Amino acid sequence: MGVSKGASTRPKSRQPGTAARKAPGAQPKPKRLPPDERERLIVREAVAFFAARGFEGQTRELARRLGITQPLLYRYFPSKEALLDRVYQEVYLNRWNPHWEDILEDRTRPLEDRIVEFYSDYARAVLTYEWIRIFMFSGLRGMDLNGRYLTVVRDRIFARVIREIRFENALPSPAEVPISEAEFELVWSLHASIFYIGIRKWIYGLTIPDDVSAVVVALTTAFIEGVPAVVARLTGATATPRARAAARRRTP
Amino acid sequence: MGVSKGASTRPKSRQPGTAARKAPGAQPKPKRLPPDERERLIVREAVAFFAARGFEGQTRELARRLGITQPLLYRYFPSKEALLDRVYQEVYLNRWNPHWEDILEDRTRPLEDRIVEFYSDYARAVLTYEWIRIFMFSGLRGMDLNGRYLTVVRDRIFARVIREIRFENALPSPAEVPISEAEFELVWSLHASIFYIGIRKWIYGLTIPDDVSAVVVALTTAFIEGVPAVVARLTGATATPRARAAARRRTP
DNA sequence: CACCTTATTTATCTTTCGATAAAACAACAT
DNA sequence: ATGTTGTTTTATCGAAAGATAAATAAGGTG
Repeated sequence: MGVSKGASTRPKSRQPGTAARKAPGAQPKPKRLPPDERERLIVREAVAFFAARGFEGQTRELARRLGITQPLLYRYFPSKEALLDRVYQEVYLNRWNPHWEDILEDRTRPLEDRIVEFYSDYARAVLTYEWIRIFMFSGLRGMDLNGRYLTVVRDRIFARVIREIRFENALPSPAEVPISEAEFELVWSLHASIFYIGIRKWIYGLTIPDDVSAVVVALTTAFIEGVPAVVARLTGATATPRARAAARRRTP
Repeated sequence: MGVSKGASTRPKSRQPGTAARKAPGAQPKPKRLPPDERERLIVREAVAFFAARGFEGQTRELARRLGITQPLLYRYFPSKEALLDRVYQEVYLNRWNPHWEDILEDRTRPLEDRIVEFYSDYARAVLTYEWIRIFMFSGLRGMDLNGRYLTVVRDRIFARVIREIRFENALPSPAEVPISEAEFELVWSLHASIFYIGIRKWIYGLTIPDDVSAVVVALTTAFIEGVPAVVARLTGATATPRARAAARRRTP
C-alpha cells in the first residue's frame, strides 16, 4: 500500500554544502547535536508545546516544532509519558526558590514588606504561560502533583505567613495554639487573588493590569490591615492596633 | 481480516421476553426511547463525562457509560464538536440566575447582606465538579466562551457591586466618575478567593472547609470592611466611617 | 583517508478514534 | 397478524497517533 508515494514527493537528500535554506519560519536546521544539548532543546520545547496544546498534544507536532523527526523523540525518552514526567519536573521543581522561606521570616523587616517581596517574586516566577497552564492541565488530569506541590506551599509559605502575623500581633505562637483551618483559609484568599490573575491572563485570555506588582502590593496591604483582627478572634486573644504597634517596635 | 471473529464471541440476539439481565453495575437496559428523552440522557451524561475526562474524552467511552452504542450518538448530534457545543450551552447558559442582579441592587437591604446572599448562591451554582472543570477545560482549549461569560459577570455583577459600594459610601456614581480598573480589580480579588475554593476541590482534589458559606461570609465581610477606604481613594473622594453610616441610614 | 560510533531519518506496525452505511428490531396503526 | 416508521445495533472505513526496526549519515579518531 502506497509505499514509495510519499517519499518521492520531497527531495530525499540535500547536496553536501547546500545550506538547506528552508521556508521562513521553519527551524534552522536539524543539525547533529551532542545528546545532552539535544535533550535540553527537546525538554524546553516540550514545556512550551504541552503548555499550549495540553498533554494530548501530538508527538509529531512537537517534533515538527523542534525541526526533527518524531521517532527521534523516542531515542531520548522511552515514551510520551516519560517526556511528560520530565516536563512536570522542569516546571515544578526547578522554579521553586528556597530563599522565599528566608524572606518571610526575616524579622528585621516589616512583615508587610516581606510578604510583598515574596508574592511579587512568586508572581514573577509562577504567573507565566507555561507554569499556570501546565499546573492546570496536570490538575485536570488527576495527577497528585498539584496536591503535593500545594502541601509544600501550605507548610513552607502559608504556615510561615501565619506564624509571622501572630508574632507581629503579639499572639500565641503556632506551638502554643495550633494554626486553625480558618487561618489557613485567610492566606488561601490572598494566594487565590494573586494566582487568579495568572488564570485570567493565561487561561481565559483576558487583559490584566499592566502593573501586576502594584496589585500585589495593594492586595497584600489590604490583607495585612484586615487580617489581624480575624486572627485574633480565631486564636481567642485580642490584638489591638496598640498591641500591633508594640510588637512592631519590639522587633529589632 | 477477522470479520466474523468478534461477532461469534457474544450472543447476537436475545430471546424475546428474556429480561436481558446484565452484569451488576452495567446500565439498566438500552431501551428504545422517545428522541427527546434519549437526547436529554445523552446531554446529561456528556456533561458529566467531559467534565471528568476533558474534551478529548472518547465517544466510545461516553456511549458505554450511557449503555448505548457509539454510532447512536451520531443520530442525535452530527459530530462530537456539536455535542460539545451543547454541553457548553447546558453549563453556561442554563445556570445563570438573572435574579442575582436584582439581589445586588435591592437597596432596602444592607449591602453586605446582598453580596453575601449573591455569592453564597453563586457558589452553590458554580462551585460544582461539572461547572468548574468544564470552565477550565474550555478556557485551556482557547475558546472565547470564558471571555464572553466573564464579560457578562463584569458588566452585570462587578459593576453593580462597585456601584452599590459607592452609593453606600456616598461616593460619586459610575455615571459621574467612571469605574476604574483598580476598582474592578478589588472585586476580582473577592471573586477569585471564592472561585478558587472550587478549583482547590474539583481540580486539585484538595479538601476544603466543610462550610463554604461561612467562608463566603467571612470573605465578604472583610471585603466590605476593607474596600471603601480604597474605593474612596480611587474616586478622589473621602469616605469616613461617618459618611458610610450616614449613607446607610439614608437607605430606606 | 578510512573507519567506527551514534545521532538522525525512513519506513512501517498497531491501535485508537471519529464517522458512515446498512441491517436489525421495537412500537404502533391498520 | 402484518406492514410501516423510526430507534438502535452491527460492521466497517480512513485518518490519526504512539511506538519500533532498520537504514543513513555526521563527526570524531587512528
